[in-house]
Amino acid sequence: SNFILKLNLRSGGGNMAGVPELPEVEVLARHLARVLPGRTIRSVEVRRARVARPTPEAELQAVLAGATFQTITRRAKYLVFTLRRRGREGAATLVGHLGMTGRMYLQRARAPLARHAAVVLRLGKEDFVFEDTRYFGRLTLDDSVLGALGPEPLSDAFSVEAFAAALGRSSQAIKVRLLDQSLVAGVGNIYACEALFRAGVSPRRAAKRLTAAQVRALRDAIREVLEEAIACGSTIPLDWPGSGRRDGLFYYGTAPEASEFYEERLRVYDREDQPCVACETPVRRMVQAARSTFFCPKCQR
DNA sequence: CACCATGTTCCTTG
DNA sequence: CCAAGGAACATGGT
Repeated sequence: SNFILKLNLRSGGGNMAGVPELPEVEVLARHLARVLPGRTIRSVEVRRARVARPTPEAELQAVLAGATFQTITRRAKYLVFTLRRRGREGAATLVGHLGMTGRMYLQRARAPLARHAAVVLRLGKEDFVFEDTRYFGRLTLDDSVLGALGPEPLSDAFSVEAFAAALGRSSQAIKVRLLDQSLVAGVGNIYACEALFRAGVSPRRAAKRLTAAQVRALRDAIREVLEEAIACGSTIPLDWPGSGRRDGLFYYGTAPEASEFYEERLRVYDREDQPCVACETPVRRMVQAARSTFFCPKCQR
C-alpha cells in the first residue's frame, strides 16, 4: 500500500485554478485527522523561516520537537493542529495556511524533499512535509488571525439575518465583499464566482442593494457550492504515489480519468467566452479588486 | 522577457 | 477613525 498521503494543489499560474479554499482545506483536514493524531514529532526542519512568521524558527522547533499530534480541524482556510507536549499542561496550537500553492503530505522518511519544502516534521518512519512554492502559506504558533474571522459558512452562525446584517450599508461590490474573511470565512475567488452565478446575482451589485430574496439565495448558494465541493473532494482517494505531472488539483481529479468530471463542477470560473451552462451566453471575465471575476451577463443581473 | 495569477497583510487615499 | 483601493509578497508558466 502507499505510504504517501498527499493532497495536491497544482501550483497555479496563467488560468490554472489551483488555489485552495474552504472545501479543499476541509478535505485535507479530514485526511490529516486520520493519519496524524498520536504521531510524535522527533525533530523539526525549517527550510523557509518565512512561513513560520511571526513565530521565530527557534521557537517553532522548541515547541514542536517532542510534541504529539492530538487533533486537526479547519477554521476558514486555516488548518488548526493541537499537540500535546510531554510534561506540560494544556495543548500547543499550530496554525497552517496553504496560501495559494501550499501542500501538506507524508512521505517516507529521508525521501528526497521537494524543491520548495518549507517545513519538515520528522515523525520517525515518515516525514510530514509542508511544501509551498510561493511561500505565501503559513505554519505558525500565532493563532491571532483566527479571532478576526467571520462565521463559518456551513455553520448555523451563518444565518440569513447575520449575512444581511454583515452586508450592511456597504457600497462595495458583492463579489469583493464575499472575499472579506470577516464577513464570512473561507470563501475565495473561485467559490465567490460560483455562488453568485448560482444565486443569479451580479458580482457588480453593491452589497447594500441586494434584495432580501437575493441575500437568502446567495447565502444558500454559498453553502451549496462549498458542500458540493467537499462532497466531491471527499470521494477522491488521496493515498496514491503522487509524483511529477500526474499531480493535479484534487478537485480537478487526482486520477487522470476524474479530471473532466471535476472541471465540470465549476460553471463559470475560468470559463471566459465559453457558453453559459444555463443560457449559452458567453461567460465574461472582468477584474474586481485586482482579481478575476467570471460571470454570465444574462443570468446575473 | 515582461507580465500574470493568487490570499493575506500592509499602506495609502478619500 | 473607518471604508475602500492598491501594492507587496514569491515563483513559475505563458
